[in-house]
Amino acid sequence: MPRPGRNTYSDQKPPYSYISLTAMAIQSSPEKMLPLSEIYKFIMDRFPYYRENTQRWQNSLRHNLSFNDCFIKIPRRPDQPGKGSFWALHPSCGDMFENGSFLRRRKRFKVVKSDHLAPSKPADAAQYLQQQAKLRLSALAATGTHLPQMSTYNLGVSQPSSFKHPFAIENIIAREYKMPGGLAFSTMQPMPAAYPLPNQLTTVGSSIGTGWPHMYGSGMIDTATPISMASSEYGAYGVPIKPLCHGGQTLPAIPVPIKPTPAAVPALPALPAPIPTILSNSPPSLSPTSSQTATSQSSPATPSETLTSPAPALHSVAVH
DNA sequence: ACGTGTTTAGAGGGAG
DNA sequence: CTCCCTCTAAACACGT
Repeated sequence: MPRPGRNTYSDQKPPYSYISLTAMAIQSSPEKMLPLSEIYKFIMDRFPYYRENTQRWQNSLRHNLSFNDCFIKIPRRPDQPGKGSFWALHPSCGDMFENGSFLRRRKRFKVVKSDHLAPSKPADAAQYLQQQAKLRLSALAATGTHLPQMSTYNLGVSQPSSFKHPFAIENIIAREYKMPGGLAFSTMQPMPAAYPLPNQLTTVGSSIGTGWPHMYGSGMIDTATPISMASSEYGAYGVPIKPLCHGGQTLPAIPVPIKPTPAAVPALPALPAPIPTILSNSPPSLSPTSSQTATSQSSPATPSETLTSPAPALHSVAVH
């Protein structure tokens, strides 16, 4: 494949799949859920390539949203007019990508339906997210403040030593939230020349990450992603403080399970058990963005503790 | 009408 | 070579 000059990279197709791009968009939002239009916006804002042929890729993207179990649909609240639902990542989807890389999934994410204990069904996951959002809101209402800031997230336990793939969503997104110290990964492996490490861009490239070939720099983060997120969700080394698919919701909607899962027809009175924050790797204890870190961080002494603490592993598994 | 969401089908490529 | 994943196209239904 011919390598165009540096200047033309921005027009190149990013090396991410639509699933990755969608996951990035969702993950970038404070609520961890976005309407379709915002997902479009996110992608177009950051990847100039996708400002063209919108019909084509948007169709594909919608296909992915519907087809893949890793995305769950969360309806809007009645008081939140607008088209379409919110889309979120399934709480167990963090294991999809090899080594955290968003280049290609290791396996297709598939919800196991036989498990009756864990909220593996998309509907259950949606309800879980709903509860998270509710709790988040009540916590915010109680404190009267915004999301907990850096200090409460206990950076010390965020295990900066664990390797995050250069294409991991954390790195990709974190590019937009410059770390005060401009720290780079000490354990980072060399990047392919064509796609420099986002963190290098924030440090070496300094200005708005224009060195990121296919991506546009910061300042483009839309209204769905307030700057406060920079300090609240990404710690030193660009390691996200919050895990994928979890926490930080500010209640965009009161989600109700709606994914047409046959088994989901009988309404759930309540989640049998909270969904743990296992999102980065299968063994929670080995997770780079460890669940322990995440749980304590995302809900410091708030009602959500009751949801995030003791929890059996979600038995949704990437199968095929 | 348009945006959104679902579903089916097929081509292409990478990994094992 | 086969399996799996991804991408693309298309048709259709539904809601605003």
